[in-house]
Amino acid sequence: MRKIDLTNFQVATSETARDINRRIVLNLIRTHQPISRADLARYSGLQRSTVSVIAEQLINERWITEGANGHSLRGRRPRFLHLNKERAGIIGINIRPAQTTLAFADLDARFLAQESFATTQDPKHFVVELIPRIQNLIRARPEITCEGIGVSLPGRVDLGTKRLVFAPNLGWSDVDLKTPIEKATGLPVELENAANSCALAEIWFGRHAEGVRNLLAVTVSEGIGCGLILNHQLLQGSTGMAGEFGHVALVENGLECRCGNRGCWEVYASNSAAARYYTESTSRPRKSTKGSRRAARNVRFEDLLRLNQQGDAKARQAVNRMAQQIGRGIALLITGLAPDVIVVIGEITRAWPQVGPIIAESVKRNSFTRAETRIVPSDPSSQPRLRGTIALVLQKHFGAPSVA
Amino acid sequence: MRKIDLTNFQVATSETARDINRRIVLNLIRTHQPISRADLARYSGLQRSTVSVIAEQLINERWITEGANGHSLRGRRPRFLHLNKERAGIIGINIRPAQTTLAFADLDARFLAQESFATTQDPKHFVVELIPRIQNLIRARPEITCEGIGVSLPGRVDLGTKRLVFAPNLGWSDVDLKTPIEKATGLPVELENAANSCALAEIWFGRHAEGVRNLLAVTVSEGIGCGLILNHQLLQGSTGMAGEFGHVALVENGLECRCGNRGCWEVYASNSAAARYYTESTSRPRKSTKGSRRAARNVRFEDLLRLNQQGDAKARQAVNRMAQQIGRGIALLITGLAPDVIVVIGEITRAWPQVGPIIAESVKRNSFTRAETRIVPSDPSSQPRLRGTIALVLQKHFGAPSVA
DNA sequence: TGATATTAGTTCGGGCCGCGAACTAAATAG
DNA sequence: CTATTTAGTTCGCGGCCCGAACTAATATCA
Repeated sequence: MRKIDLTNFQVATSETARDINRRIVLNLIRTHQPISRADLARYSGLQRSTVSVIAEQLINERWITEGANGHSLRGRRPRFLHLNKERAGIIGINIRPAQTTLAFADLDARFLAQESFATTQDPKHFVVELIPRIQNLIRARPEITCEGIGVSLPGRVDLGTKRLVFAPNLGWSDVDLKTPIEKATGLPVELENAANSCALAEIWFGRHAEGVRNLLAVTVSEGIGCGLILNHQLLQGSTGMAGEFGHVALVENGLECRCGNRGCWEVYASNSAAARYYTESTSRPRKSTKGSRRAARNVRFEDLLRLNQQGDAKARQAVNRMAQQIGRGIALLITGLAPDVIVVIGEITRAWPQVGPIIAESVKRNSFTRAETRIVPSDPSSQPRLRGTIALVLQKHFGAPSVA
Repeated sequence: MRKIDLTNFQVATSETARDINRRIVLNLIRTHQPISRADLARYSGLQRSTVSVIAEQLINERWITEGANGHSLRGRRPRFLHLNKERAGIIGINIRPAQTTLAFADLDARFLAQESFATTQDPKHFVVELIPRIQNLIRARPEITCEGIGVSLPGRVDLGTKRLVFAPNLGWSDVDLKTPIEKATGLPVELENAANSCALAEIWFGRHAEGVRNLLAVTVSEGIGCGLILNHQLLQGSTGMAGEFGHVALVENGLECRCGNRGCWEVYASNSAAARYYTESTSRPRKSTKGSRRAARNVRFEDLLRLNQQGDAKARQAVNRMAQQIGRGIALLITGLAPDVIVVIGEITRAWPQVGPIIAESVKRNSFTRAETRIVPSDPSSQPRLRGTIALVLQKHFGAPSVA
């Protein structure tokens, strides 16, 4: 049960009931389509008459369409309702240090067009390069009107100002991306941290059991990020900083992390960590950690994974060690938050048959809990970072109404 | 923004708007009393006419009372509305390994009567002893009708069956407390973990800034518990297991914990840990940790705190070491969850002028975050464990309506 | 002292909404 | 061809909020 926030609440008007029921019906259609009005009434508990009125409204507003007739053993045939996935287009932008991807998606979060370009160093140049690409993408699909733009970032966005506070991997700090893009396109722009985007993608479009209430997205790349969906809702935390479990200290007085502290999870479980393990085990069997850390950059994680696949013992060992450390952090998350699902995202998932069991074993050994948390790899082809940006915009229409 | 849970939602009826606005008004009265209808309209944004109707309804149902007239510089004087704190009584029960406290509280969570007794070993005997005490408490206040019973437990409650799954410190497992108490009293019983109760007590009755969205309650006693209020809502987690951060491993291959794992936070930061630190430093300056751990039981934390107060250097050192370790865990919580407030609960808060700065320093050294989390001690006189049980029952009337 | 201004609170008609009974539409079984 | 069954619509009712108009009570000021 939630407590009412008396500093930020919404009273109910005579239209509130409709808003609530409309959203419920719209969501039922999205997830159960094609579906008849009669079934909507059965699923929702609303009267058939009410469902009819709501459906009529949704048809008029082009959110849904009436399709073919269904079949029934007896009686009049139902008329199927479908989500009109062309009702609105959404631009998704995934900014990563090396390259930026932008895509035009429909309401099913299917990408109708997609392109990438190298992320430029300077944020101002970046925006100048980005904007015409957005405009082209919109112009290329004149039949679908674009509703909004979602942006996924490797950094943190201030909850109040919506400015990018810092993004170490990009080398940007205190950048306003929202205003220039909104000005140039006239569309609302939503910004979100990459791990949070992934979490949203998984809860909105992922293939999980129904009724998943708590889901964590753990992104493993150069660092480790964590998007937390708790009680069906993204946790942003004070000033938007929630989810930095990658910088939780797992080793007392451990190796130094780029965040300034020591022994952070991501120092031991990220792609860079595996590269370091590998370099340590090959080039200099017994040297100071300082030296080997400097050498770590020489091996790309891509190559390490390939070597691992090819049966290279030392590569395999490095990957396994990384998996074992991923498990330690996941054990912490399970112990503390007891989620229903943890989705692991990143290149490492390509070796899931190998690393999955190691992670599971490490979790089992390091956690105390009776929670039944499933740990699953994300489907990399689903492009969670990018797809999450679609969810970001979609939420406005399909999310729970803000009430009380 | 929340996602609608299609496995468990509530459609809106014509009465939903009233339910929502009623709860808003009731909460405004609770927190701003005495308050006039006109001010309620101003604060809520509802029309004066609507507020009047709702107020009339609340008066008829005895939730509020009309009191004296207020003053205004010009114009007709407002008629003040007050929460009728005698509208309903609530029984709160705080079960701890040594003793159980039960109290009769009004809607302001003020305890009108309170008593304690030794917690018996056998849960069945315990219930037999408890029930007549509850009945006496109810009978002693015939003018206030009791609405429900809240119970705080040092253990975990299954979300579905509401049975106590396990409580290591009590030595109980798989106990049904709810059914026998409900049968004997005819009142609804709500069970909750002790740390969760504390978190509820703080968010409902604590003196924190308005609009606190994320609050963590960290209970430090023989073990460490953690109650999480995130997005204004208690996180229970899958099977009710969320919040076991006390059993997160802070030390790799550390000391064994009663949970079966090694290096758990509570092994280093609980009252028992401080006792161990003290025994280690006095009786056997250089012995195996195994031996000293066995000796730890000889010092009670109460005595340690007294010695510390009296200036005993070794006691002081033990307490400081405990504080430093508390800080490590809190740093983890801040890094990962970025709450607005962390409330520390337990005997240790009696030495807050001493330990507060140590905890703050340890947090600063161990965390990477830009969140601005305040770390405050709970007021022990507020009896958070017990008061949380009141919140547990209160929530039904004052919590946000379940909608969509 | 009485008119005026100001604030509090009430009354009432209008519009939105969901409910549910009655009705129409369309299909199958026999 | 009729009875039965299921889908979907129509319509009156009651609950609710809004907002304009109204009453109540008080202070200011001529």
